[in-house]
Amino acid sequence: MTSVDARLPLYQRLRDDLATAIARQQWRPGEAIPTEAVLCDRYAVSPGTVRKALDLLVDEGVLERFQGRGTFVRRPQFDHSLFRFFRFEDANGERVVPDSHILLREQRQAPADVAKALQLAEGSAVVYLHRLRLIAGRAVLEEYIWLDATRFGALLDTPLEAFGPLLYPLYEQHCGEAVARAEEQLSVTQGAADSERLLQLPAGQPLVQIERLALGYDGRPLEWRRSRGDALTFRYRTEIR
Amino acid sequence: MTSVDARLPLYQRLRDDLATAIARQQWRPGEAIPTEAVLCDRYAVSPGTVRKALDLLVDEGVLERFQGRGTFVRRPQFDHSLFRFFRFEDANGERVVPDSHILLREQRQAPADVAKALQLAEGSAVVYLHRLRLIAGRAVLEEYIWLDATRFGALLDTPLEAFGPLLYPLYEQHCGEAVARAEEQLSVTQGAADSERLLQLPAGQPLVQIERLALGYDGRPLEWRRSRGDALTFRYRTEIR
DNA sequence: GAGTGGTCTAGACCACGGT
DNA sequence: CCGTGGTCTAGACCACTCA
Repeated sequence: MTSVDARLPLYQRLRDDLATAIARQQWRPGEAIPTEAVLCDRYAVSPGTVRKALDLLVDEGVLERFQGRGTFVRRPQFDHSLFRFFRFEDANGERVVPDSHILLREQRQAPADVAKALQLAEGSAVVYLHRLRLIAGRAVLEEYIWLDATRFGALLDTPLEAFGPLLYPLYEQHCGEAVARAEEQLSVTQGAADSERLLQLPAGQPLVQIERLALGYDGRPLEWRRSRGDALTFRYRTEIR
Repeated sequence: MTSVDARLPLYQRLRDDLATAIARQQWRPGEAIPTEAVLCDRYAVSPGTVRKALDLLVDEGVLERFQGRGTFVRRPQFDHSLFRFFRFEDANGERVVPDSHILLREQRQAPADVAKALQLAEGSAVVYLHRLRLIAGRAVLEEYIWLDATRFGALLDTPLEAFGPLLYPLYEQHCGEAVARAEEQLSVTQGAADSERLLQLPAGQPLVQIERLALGYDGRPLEWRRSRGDALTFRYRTEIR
C-alpha cells in the first residue's frame, strides 16, 4: 500500500492504490485486474475490504464487474456517454454517431484560454483541429479541438483518413493517452457568423456551445474542445435529487 | 418483508421495503429511522445486509447517516440542489434564491400536455400558478406551475403572503406532499413575446426553457413546471464518465 | 469442473455524539 | 457513559462463465 495517510480507512487506501495503478496503465482499459481473492492475499486484507474498494471504483466508472468472468478496467463508451449534451437520433430513436469531416489540422501556439484549460504555458505548441460533424451529409455540429503537442504530436503525421468519427480511440492508439472522464459547460451564443454559415443556419439563430475538458485517469487535462450546434433543436434531460 | 419477489437479493427487498415505508411517511423527512441493530432484529438479517440496503438508500439521496446520531430521512435541499440549471450568484459568488412574485393563482382545467405529465385525465381540475422570480427587483425567471387540484387544492385558499420564494416546503406544510426528486428537460426557444416582455429582454432574444416534473417518494408526479430565463447569460456545468 | 464475482452471515473493535 | 454508525474480519454458499 503506497498511500501515505494511514488515518484513511483501509478500503480507501486500497482504492487509491488501485486507481493509481490504473492511471499508470499497469492494467490497460479493457483488461482484467487480479481477482478479489488475489487482491486479498496481495494486500493482506479481508474479502469485504477488497470488495468495498472495488465497489467505489465501479461507482466511479473506473472498473466494471462481470460475474463469473472478472473485474475489468472500463473503457469509456465514447460513442454513447460522452455525447452528454449533443445527442442525435435516427428515425427509430436509435443513437447516431455523426460523421466527421476535418477542415483543418495544424500545429499552433496555444491561446491564453486554451493554455489555461490544458495547464500549459501560453504560446506552447498545440495540435489544433477544426472539424464538422455531419448526419446524412448535413452539418449538425462544428468543433474546435486543442491538444498538447508534446503528447499528441503524432496526430500531425497521422493520415487524415485514419481519423474516424471518434477521436478518443485514436488518441489511445496513436498517442497512448486514454480519456477517463470529461467536464462540460453549456452556454448559448448568438451572432457567431462563421458557425452560422458552416451549419447553414440563418443569421441571428441562437447556438448551443459546449466547452469540454477531457481528462486522463490521473486527472491531467488531455483535450480541450468547443462544439457548436443549433440551439432550437437542442434538448437535454437530467434528474435532480 | 412485504416485497413479493423472493428472487431478489435480501438487501434489495429490504431497500424496497424501507423505501415504501418512507414513501408512506411512516417516518417523515428529517426523522430518524430505527437503528441498524433494530432493523437486524426486526427483519432477521445480519448487519451487513441491513448496511447494504441503507447504503443504497443513502446513494439514492433518500437517507442521510450521521455517525453517533443515527440514520435520517433526508429533507431535499430545495434551496440548493433543485436549482440544477438556473443558478444565481451574488457579487461574492454565493448562491442566491430569487424572490417570488405571484402574478396569478387560480383553478383551471388541465391542458393535454400538463394532464399527461401529471398522469391526470385531460380537463381535470388543476391549481395553476404564474409567477416571476426576481433578484434585486429585476425579473430573471418566469414560471408556470401546475398541480393536481385534488391534492393541492389547499393552495387556492392559502393567503398569497404565505407563499415564500420556495414552494416545496409550502406543499409539505399545507398539503402534506413531500417532493423527493425531479426530472428536468432543457431547451432553447425564441420569439415568446410575453416572456420577453416580462423578463424585459429585446425581441428575438433566445430563452432557456426548463420543464420540470417533481415527484414524491413513491414516484408519483406532484408538480409540473415550466421556467424561462435569458439564454445568453445562462451556464450549466456537468461531468461525464 | 474450476474459477469468478454476488450474496449473506455473525461477529469484533473503533470513532463519534449526546447525556 | 452508552448508543450510534463506520470499519474490518473470516468465512459460507450461490450463480455465472468458460474451457
